[in-house]
Amino acid sequence: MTATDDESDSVRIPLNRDRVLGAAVSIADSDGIDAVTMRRVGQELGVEAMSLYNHVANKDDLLDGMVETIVDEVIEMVATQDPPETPDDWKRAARDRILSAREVMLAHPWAPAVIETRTDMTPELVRYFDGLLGILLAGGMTFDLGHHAMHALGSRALGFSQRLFVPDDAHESSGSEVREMEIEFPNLAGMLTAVSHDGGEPVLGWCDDQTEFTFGLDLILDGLDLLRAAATR
Amino acid sequence: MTATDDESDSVRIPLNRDRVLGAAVSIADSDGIDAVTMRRVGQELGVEAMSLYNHVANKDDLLDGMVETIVDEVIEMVATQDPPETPDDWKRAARDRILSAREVMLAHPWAPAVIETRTDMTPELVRYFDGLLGILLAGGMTFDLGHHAMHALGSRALGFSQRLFVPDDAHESSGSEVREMEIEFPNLAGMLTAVSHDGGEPVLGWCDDQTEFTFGLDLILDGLDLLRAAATR
DNA sequence: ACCTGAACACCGTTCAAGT
DNA sequence: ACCTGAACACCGTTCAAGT
Repeated sequence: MTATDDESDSVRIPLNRDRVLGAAVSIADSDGIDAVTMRRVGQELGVEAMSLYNHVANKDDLLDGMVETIVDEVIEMVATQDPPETPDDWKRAARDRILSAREVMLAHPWAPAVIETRTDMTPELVRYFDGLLGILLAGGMTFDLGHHAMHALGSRALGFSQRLFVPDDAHESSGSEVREMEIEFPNLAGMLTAVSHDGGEPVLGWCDDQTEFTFGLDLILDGLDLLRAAATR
Repeated sequence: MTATDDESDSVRIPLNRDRVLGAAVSIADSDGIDAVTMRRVGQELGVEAMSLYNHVANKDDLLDGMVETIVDEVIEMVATQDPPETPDDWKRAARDRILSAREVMLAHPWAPAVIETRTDMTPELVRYFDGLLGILLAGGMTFDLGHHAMHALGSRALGFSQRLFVPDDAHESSGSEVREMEIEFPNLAGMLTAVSHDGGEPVLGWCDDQTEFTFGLDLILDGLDLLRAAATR
């Protein structure tokens, strides 16, 4: 073995799976998931697209790996958090975990959609859910209630929920459009004018995502806590 | 105008937007959303792919139209249902509406994923949400609570929720794998053995989707009802 | 063992040409 | 006004060939 064979001395860093996944994640972060093509990932690494196939099986495997990377980030972030100290502390612990996951998802806006398309659970995903379920069980939930709880949380467990009211930024609502909306959609029109007093403009898309996320999360956690208390009492 | 110019007498049905959307929906229903390509839709209609551009602006517009079609189906189904008779009846009415939407989504399994990718609200989607919000308001919710409620329901309002525990049908869990899982994922392993007594096998994917959906839905509706009652009391 | 170049079978979409 | 054929710029992926 010569000095030039030593990896640490070599100038060109050898390609490996992690570097491929890292490049893909960074492209998705900056340019969106559609920009993640095999050719583009290769280009980012100074290599032809075909070389990637030595480190990932195919595009699907690349996407699996990207999810893996993001969930690892969540797991690492969550590892430092306090476990529930008493059974009654379960809600706080679950809430902290889920809000941390949400922070990671906000940093990788493409991740939720990709996670949803994955047909297989990655081991990292299973590990995260196992930890969250552990908190529910520590709160005194039965296996059965814990199971229902995981389903009820759904994707909220990972810090995201699909928002159907998407902001329509380009849409400036003129006076006549508002009038028109009042006739066709009276309830939404009323809601928009009633709730938009606090600094926002009367358009769809004015909602505070963080507020709405925690409202929905607490609604579910509070409901689960009632069921838990009823069963353990 | 001659007899052959008359549309009703003509043997070849003229192409139009609705026929294009109908063909696309039927392809997606039978072969999945990935099978919906411009060439395939054209083929189904006995026409070249390029002809479709006379009736839809592009692929994105085609997908918008497909969503339009499915949401119309929901709206039609929901039109026959009883509105809430008393304020206290709001929960029943909302529940019925959402479970009807769910039936439509189950008939078009590709629809939820496509709906989530749409950036703009279609008018049909707005109409559906306006109707649902109307039920909440009829129950005596404030605009503010109604607004939170719509967000808390999220995609459940349209009858679907993203299931993160996807069934892994191909995965037969051998004895050694179960043993391995018990070490790495003790909580999930415990849950699976505890809850799977009722006829199912101890694998991910044994869950009754309908049961879990209604559990989560009722959890949210019950929580909202408490908030509503507290505010109107 | 890893990387490359050329090629293949697909996409969505354009454009000039037909009727 | 509507449809077509050929073409273009992209995809993911294969395969034989290089080192």
